[in-house]
Amino acid sequence: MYSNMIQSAKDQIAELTRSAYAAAVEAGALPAGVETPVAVEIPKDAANGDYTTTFCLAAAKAMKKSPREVAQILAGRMRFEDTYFTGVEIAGPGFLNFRLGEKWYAEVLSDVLTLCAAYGRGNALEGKKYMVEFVSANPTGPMHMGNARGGVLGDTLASVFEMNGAKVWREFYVNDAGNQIEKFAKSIEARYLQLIQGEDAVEFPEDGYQGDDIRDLAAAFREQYGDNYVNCDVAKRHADMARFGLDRNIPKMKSDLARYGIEFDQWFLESSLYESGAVEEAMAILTERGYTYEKDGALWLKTAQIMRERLRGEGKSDEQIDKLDLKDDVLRRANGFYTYFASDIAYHRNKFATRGFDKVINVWGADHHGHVARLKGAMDAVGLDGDKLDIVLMQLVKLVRDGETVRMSKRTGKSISLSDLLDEIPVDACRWFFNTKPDTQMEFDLDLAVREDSENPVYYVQYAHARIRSLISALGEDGYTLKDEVDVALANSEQERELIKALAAFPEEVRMAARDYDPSYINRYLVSLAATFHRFYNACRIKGEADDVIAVRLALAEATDRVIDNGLDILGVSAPEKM
RNA sequence: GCCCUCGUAGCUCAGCUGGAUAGAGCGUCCGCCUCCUAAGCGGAAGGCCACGCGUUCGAAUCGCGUCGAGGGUGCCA
Repeated sequence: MYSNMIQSAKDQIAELTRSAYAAAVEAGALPAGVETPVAVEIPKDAANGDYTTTFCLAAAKAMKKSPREVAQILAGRMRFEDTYFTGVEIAGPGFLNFRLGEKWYAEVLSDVLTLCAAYGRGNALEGKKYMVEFVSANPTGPMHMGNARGGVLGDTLASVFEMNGAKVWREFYVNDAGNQIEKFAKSIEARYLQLIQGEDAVEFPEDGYQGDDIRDLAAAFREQYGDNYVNCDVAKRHADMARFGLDRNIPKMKSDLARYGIEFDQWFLESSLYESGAVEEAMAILTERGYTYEKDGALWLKTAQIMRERLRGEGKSDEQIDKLDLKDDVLRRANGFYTYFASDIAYHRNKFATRGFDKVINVWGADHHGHVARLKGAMDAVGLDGDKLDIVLMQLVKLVRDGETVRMSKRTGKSISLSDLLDEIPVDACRWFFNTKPDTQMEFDLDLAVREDSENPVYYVQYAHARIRSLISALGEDGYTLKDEVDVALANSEQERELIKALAAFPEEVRMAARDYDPSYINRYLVSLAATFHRFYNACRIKGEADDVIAVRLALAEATDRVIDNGLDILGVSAPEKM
C-alpha cells in the first residue's frame, strides 16, 4: 500500500490534458500528431493555482497556434468529474492552472493516518537488491570526520532506499590486508621494541603511523606477551602484531559507529578475498579476457583500453579521450603483492557476480574520485556491468568553532576523531548535520550544533514534534481523541491547506532522495513541514472550537506528528515527546 | 597541463527533467503570549544568481569560454 498524492495529482492533469488534446484533434480544432510531453509543476505562488502545466507553451509551435489559443481550446474540453480538481484557468502566456478540490485534501489526510509508519514508502525500487558500502575506514587507526559524515550519509541513504522498496544491505569493507597492514605491523613493532630497548635504539619506519594509538597498541601488546617477541621470527612478529592491532581496532570502530546508531549487516574482510582465491580468480578472468599484460615484472590492467571502450559507449570522441591521457594500472606489483586495486576488483566482482546485488552504492571521500571510473571500467572488463556500481563522493568536512576552522581536538591536541566529536556534540545534532548534500563542502559549526535553541534546525523540528505531542495529550484530557471520519472542508484556512499540501509532499521527497542519492531532501523537508505546522498552530486554535473543527484539526496535528516521526526515523534522529 | 566538484542575501545553504515578481534558516531591525509548549509566529531590510557569449517563446537552471575555491593526477589506500 503506497500513497503519493502529488504524483496522483500530476498524473491526473497529464491525463486531463492528453484527453482534451485528443478531443480537440477529433473536433478538428488542433492538428494531430503533437507528442510534446505534459510537464506538470507546482507553482511557487499558490495564486497561480495548485498545479500547473506548461504544455500549451511547449506545444504551441508544433500546433501552429499561439500558446493562449491552444490553452483556450484545451481548457474548454476538460471534464473534472471524479478528479481531484475543481477547474482550470488560463494564465499568463498560456499556463493552464488547476485548483484542488476537497477530495484530494481528504485523501491525503486519510492516507497519512491509515498508513502510519508506512506513509512515505514508495515502490520505485521494489524487488531490488541494493548494497550500500560506506565508511570502510582503514582499520589501522582512529576514524576521522570524513568517516563520520560518510557513516551518517551511508546509513541514511540506505534507509531512503528501504523506504522506496529496496532490500538493502549495509556493508563495511575492512582493509585488513596489503601494504598498509604491513606498515601497521611495522609501526607497532617499532614502538614495541622501543619500549623494551629504548627510543633511540630502534628506528621508527619513515612511512609508519605516527599516532599515539600505535604506542598504546604496542604497550598493550607488551603487557600481554611481555618480551617474548623481541627475538622472534620477523614474519610471525608482524603477523601477530597486525592481528593484535586489528582485533582491538575493529571492535573499537564498531562501538564508535554504534554510538552514531550505525550498524552494518556485514564487515567484509579484504583478507577473505585472498584466502578464498577470489583475487586470483578475478585476475585470471581479466587475463583470459585479454585485459592484462606483464611489464617490468608487474601485472598490468589495460585500463587505457578499457576506459576508451567505456567512454566511446558514452559517446565521447577519440579526440576527447586522447586528451585524458589514460594510463594503465598495476594489479600485481613487481614484489609479488597485489595492489589495492586488484582486491577491489575482486571485491566488487563478489558483490555482483557472487552475491547478486542489482545495485551497489559506495560512499567515498572525494579524494578517491580518480578511482571511480577505473573501477567501473574494471567491472566491464571482468564481464559485468560497471553501470550497476555508483559512487557517491563526499566533499570534506570543515569543523568551525567561533568562526574559525578547527583542525585539532582541544583535549587531545590531535586531529578530531569521530568519538571525540560525540563527546562534544549530541548524536541527534551529528546525524542531522552530517546528513547534508554529499557533493558540497560542508562546514560543521560546533557552536551551532550544541545549541539547544531555535537556531539549531534539529531542535526546531524536534520542538514541533514535542509541541504536537503535548497538544494531543492536552486534548485527550478533555476527552478529544482521533476520529475515523473528519470533515476536511472545515479545514479551509490558508494555513490548514498548506499543511495538508506539505503532508502530501513527503513520499515525493523520499522518492527524490533515493533518485539523487541525496538524503538531505528529508532534512529540508522536515524543516519546512515544521515551519508549516508552527504557522498552522499559531493561526488555528483547537481547544475551545466547535467539536467538528476540533476533530479535523486534531487529525491534522496527528498526521503532521506521524510524518515528522517517519522523517526523523529515516534520519536516525530521535523524536522526543517533551522538550 | 588534464580530470572531478563547486561559485545564488552579511553567514550556512535550497531552487526538481529550463517556466510566471529569485527562496529558507541564521544574523540585523520592528511587532505578537489574561489563550493548546514564545525552543513559536508575523513584518521590514538585504541579490548584476562569479563573469561573457550562445541555444529558445522563456536561462540561476542547458552548451562553450574566462576567472575564483577545493580535490585528484594511479607499482598509496
